[in-house]
Amino acid sequence: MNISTRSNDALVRRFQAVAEETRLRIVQLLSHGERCVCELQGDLGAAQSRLSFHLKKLKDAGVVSDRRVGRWVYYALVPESLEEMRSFLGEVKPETPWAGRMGGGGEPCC
Amino acid sequence: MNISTRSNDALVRRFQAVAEETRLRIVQLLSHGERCVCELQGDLGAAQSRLSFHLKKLKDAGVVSDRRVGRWVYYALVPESLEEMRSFLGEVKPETPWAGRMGGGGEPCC
DNA sequence: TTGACGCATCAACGGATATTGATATATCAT
DNA sequence: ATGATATATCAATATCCGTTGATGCGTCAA
Repeated sequence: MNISTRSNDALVRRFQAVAEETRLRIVQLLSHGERCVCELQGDLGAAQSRLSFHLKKLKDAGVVSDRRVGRWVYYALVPESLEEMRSFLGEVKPETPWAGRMGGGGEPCC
Repeated sequence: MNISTRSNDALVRRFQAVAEETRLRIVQLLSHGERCVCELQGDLGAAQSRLSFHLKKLKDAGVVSDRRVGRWVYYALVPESLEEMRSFLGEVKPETPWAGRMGGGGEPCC
């Protein structure tokens, strides 16, 4: 590996978290406000165990937070995390700067 | 599965594409303009075969496009795809609408 | 036409990830 | 204290994904 292998680990984990059908769905549902697991279960028609697995992934990645209320656990989005991903996709900052490619010419590159 | 299993397939594939260290890096590099594979090889210090594999993933997901020029193939970002992901993370639209949760009370949910 | 170069594809392997069913833990109601 | 409910965790399994080295294919230069 190279210099600038200063890994974007957290960011990658966040994208991974969202990069799955069930979890993407969960994010959509949570965008309306917090929900407890049993509600999500109903909305998604997913087995409890499966749902719990995916919620853990999302939580470990920092995409959602949880809060216990009696026997229920409510999950909610963590806006900062979504914003972080969003801003990556928007600005996409440099690692190693270089001069922009010269006008449409056919110069070799290697 | 449920109603509203109208799968977000394309979107999921795009997030998957970005959800890997090497590919995230590639996106960063391409954000400055198109690059050919051999240039990326230098920047990333990755084996040719490996790089080709990841570029294919990105391309199949619609995140990058390629264009051949002589013996070189130049890859570039597809801005619409990035924008699509971005807007998902921003607005996160409903699938199944429902009334917002009532003021912070402790009502059971199931 | 031959050889070098840039890139893609393939097969094999190992490691990660998702699904399921069973079990554990905590909280509440009786 | 007992049993029911909400959720988490675990073990087993199947599938997917990334890496590597080898090979194939198109393109250019001599």
